Amino acid sequence: MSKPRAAETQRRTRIQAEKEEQILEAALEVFSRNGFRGSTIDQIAEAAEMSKPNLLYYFRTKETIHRVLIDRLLNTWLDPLRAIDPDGEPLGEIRSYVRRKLEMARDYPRESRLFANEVLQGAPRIQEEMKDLKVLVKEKAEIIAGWSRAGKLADCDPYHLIFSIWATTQHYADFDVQVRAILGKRGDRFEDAARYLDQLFLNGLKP
Amino acid sequence: MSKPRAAETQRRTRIQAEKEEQILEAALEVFSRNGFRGSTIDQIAEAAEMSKPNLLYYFRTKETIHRVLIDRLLNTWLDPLRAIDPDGEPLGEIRSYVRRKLEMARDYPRESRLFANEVLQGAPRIQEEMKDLKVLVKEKAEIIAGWSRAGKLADCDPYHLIFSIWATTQHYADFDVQVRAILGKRGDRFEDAARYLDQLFLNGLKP
DNA sequence: CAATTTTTTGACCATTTGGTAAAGGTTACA
DNA sequence: TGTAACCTTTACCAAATGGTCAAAAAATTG
Repeated sequence: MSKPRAAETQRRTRIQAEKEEQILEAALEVFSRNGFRGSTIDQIAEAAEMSKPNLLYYFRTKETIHRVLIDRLLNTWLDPLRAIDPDGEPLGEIRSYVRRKLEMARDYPRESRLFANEVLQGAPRIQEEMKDLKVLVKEKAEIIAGWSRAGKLADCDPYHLIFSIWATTQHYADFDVQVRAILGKRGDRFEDAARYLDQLFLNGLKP
Repeated sequence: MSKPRAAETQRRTRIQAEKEEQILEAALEVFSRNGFRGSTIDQIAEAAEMSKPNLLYYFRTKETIHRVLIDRLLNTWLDPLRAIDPDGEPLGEIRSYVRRKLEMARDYPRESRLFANEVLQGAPRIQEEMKDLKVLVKEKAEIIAGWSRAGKLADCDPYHLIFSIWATTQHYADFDVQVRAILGKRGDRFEDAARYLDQLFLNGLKP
């Protein structure tokens, strides 16, 4: 009688845990390709191999599923940025950041596209999170600016530096169809990209 | 009686020209924000300030409108890339390319997002165009590779170089909501970005 | 293993959506 | 200025979509 989605204080059953995971996995697949409005509950239900009412038994609405995915995503998405260490060696810190972001684009392309879809469409459902992001970016931008002033990094706008790292790395996830179309079956996309970006940012940012 | 969309050999009337433009303008606005599936004819009709049946008098289907927009877009979108001159001065050519792309992101952000939406969603409607793109990129990549071999440019993967230029410039159109959220009302976004990218690519690519 | 709780299903519903038909209103041109 | 071509609107339709409900089928538990 008590529905699982309302089960605040209750323990989740084994089935609940499994099915919810199954749904989120399917929803990530669907949302990341079609965006929120472009995805249907039926599509998600089919991908999750269950009936629509069954799916809606676990998540009351389409929004709920999307919310959970976005929350999960944001939780880990910014880890590499958080990991930038003010006491680290500047060029090394930037290099690791680029590499970590590129690894995330490789390992979690659907999450990247989910986020890209959301922002492309005006970020209507992540207004709050944008504010937190602003604070975090400001903090890191100030660290970078400090490095620049100390002559340990080229004198450059730290915000645009961060944007360029996001753009170049996420590109491989968000535009992967285009990248594939152009590169064909050419060698190791990831390693080539890593090498190129390393060179670009390293030379581009040397003091 | 003869509908304008079938008017192959007939001259377009003044009203046709005006209304079609009005619709395409509205559709660009809507599609670029919501993607194809996420946009409705009603939304476009409202933005174009006309009734849905009236809109459908000029364009038989939603697909038709989208097609026209995509065709128009691709026609000019690649101009900067085409403009790369094999006989030009290498670093200068790259710089102009970056600047032109950045100008396009500033002046035609909706077109950029229209394209981004399409590619994000797997480029289902632009398979053919992807092939042409591949050919064009290959041609230009070879020019760049030649410059590298001649020692006039850093030794780098020309494909990934092109990707990084696309990514960094289009980012300002595609993720403009995010960029705004982070930069706030800070000065001249465009000039700052231009200066930063100029530095990044110039230093990053010096031989 | 019977009672209770949780999970699944089929039938259903209101709204939205892409698109049509036909009739009324407007233009342009002879 | 009449009329044929063009434009616009109202009313409508079938399919898709987000979501509900009650009853049947599994699980869990005392």
